[in-house]
Amino acid sequence: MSASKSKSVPTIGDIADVVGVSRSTVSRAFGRPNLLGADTVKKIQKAAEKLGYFPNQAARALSTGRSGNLAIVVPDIANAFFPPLIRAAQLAADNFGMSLLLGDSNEDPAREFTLLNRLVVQAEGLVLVSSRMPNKKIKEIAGKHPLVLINRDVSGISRVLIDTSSGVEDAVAHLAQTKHRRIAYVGGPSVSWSEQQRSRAVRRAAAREGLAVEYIGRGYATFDAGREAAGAVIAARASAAVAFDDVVAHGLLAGLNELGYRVPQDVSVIGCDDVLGAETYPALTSVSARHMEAGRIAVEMLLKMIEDPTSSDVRITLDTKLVLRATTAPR
Amino acid sequence: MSASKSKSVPTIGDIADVVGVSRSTVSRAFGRPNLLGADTVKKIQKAAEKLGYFPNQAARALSTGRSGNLAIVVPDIANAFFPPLIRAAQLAADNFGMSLLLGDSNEDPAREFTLLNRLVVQAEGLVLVSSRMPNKKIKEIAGKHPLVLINRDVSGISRVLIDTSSGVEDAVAHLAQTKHRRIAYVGGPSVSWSEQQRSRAVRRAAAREGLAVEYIGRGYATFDAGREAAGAVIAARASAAVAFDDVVAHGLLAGLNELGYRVPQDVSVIGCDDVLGAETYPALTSVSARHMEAGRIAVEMLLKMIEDPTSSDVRITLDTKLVLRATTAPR
DNA sequence: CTGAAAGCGCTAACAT
DNA sequence: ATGTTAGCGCTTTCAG
Repeated sequence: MSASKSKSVPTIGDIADVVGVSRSTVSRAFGRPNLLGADTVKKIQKAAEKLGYFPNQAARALSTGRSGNLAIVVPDIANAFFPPLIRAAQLAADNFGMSLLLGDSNEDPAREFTLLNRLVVQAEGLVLVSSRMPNKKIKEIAGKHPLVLINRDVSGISRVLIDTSSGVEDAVAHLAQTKHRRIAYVGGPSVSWSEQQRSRAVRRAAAREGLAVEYIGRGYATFDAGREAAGAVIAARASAAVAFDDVVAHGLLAGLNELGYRVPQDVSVIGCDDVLGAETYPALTSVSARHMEAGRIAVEMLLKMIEDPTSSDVRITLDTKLVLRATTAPR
Repeated sequence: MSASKSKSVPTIGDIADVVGVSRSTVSRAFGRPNLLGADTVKKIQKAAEKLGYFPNQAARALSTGRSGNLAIVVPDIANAFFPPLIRAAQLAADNFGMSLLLGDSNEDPAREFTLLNRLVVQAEGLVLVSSRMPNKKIKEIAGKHPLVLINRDVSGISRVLIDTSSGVEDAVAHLAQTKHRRIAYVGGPSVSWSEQQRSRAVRRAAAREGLAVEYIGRGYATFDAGREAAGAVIAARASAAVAFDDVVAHGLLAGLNELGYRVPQDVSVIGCDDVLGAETYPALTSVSARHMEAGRIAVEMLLKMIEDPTSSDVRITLDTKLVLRATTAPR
């Protein structure tokens, strides 16, 4: 902590000496001021201010067993999906006077496990986002510490799930309503939970609406995957495409443009996750992902669990909706 | 003095009892195993494993004065500039067995100050990125705790600066070499350090290369600002534009397209910070910002400062270079 | 309303 | 190579 400058950091004892009270009184002045005489509290606060006192968290944590920290672990901070979520989590934690430890597992399950073990010793609870670990490991940790999952559905463990099905179905329905008859779905990595969720939703809604749908799987979710898929979309004679996520959709926009097709006049494009904001041209119609809410809710659930450990195994799903922008138009 | 119940978390005392050694021996088995007999260490490790022992960080921190944490505070996690930097910082910290506390100041100087004060009590040092606080406040904190600044130049305080000047000058020179004669600079918020750095670099390089340059300031750095600037770029009869950052450049791309101008055939566009990757169409030529290095270096500097507090006031600048992609072409 | 006393779990001289 | 002895700074009964 300090040691960078000169003397010793003031402690509760120093304040006690200055004010002429006991250390317990000083302690109470911060923790339970209402148990003290108003003037005593005032004097102590003044002295603390003057001495530049800051409570030593480690001491407090040791004594109370509460570190005042939460930890959040994500596969890749730089993936646009996570920062808003992390941000919301940080803000929520902050609202409760908690600090947030951040871990980046680098998409590596083993690293994720190590990281969690390192973080858990100084956190009161964990938020684990899009975990890459096997269920068994997750359960192992959840058995010992308060843990909330985001976008991972393990029964018996508290989790908040962003359900893109609803939004994707809306998207398909919207396409149907605007006279599209043949659409394409440009998928992502087939192993991914989201991909399964989304392709199923497309299938379901298309069947319901009587739309023909062509599945164009690139197997990976990148800008280039989207761009390369453009030809297949055209070949399928689809007048609209739903993409696995915004990045793929963005690539698709580029690919279509490249081939001389205009969006949305020639083909409509819908993304998913809504991570690009309106920062695409034309502004991308997308399925909102509610990451921010997920982050906030996870933290609040976690806090609840910490207070009352019986309240685990809650399953919250956040539905999503279509956000209409400029890449969709009636056929 | 032991009496370990099965209910509580195991401590070194429990291990000591089981193995039949003293608590210090157990402590050493983890901290300085080389001071111990190999077999003793082995036995202790086995017992620890069996009991499910994990060192209590708070106790260790209290005793050693080292929390094992670093803190990083940014204005807005969701701003694409920061995540790669945070990520690199996290990875670097992790390499040294340190954890990272993350704070988001929400672009608010007061909040930033509060946050820092909350975090500093459980961190051995701070990395402060693009601080919005006045120098005085920064110095106040830096006087008490190891602190490294990123993209903020306060003399007397260790800092790592991403110097976009060099890259921007390269950009202008490149434009000159490819026969452009009139260029536009679409600026960002005039109060920003980066904006001043970049507009000056443009001015300097343009003068040197004999280019005419039109300054188009929107005062804010958003996609829409770039988009709205397109008309002015055309009006200025510039054949190329350098934008304050990638987001503005991206908007400019959209605006130009909207007005019927093709990039790069009709006008070349160069961004700055290179946060969009190649995920723009056409792929954006930009000035690399080396965020990742900045994050990593800041953490390493900080760690050095913590070990040896005399080593403060280092000033490292990272130069940048032009990354040519598809939005630039000879006039 | 305030003080005294007893740790929280670990590390670190100082002995052996 | 290991044991002894003190705390680190704070909270928290328990008394008064």
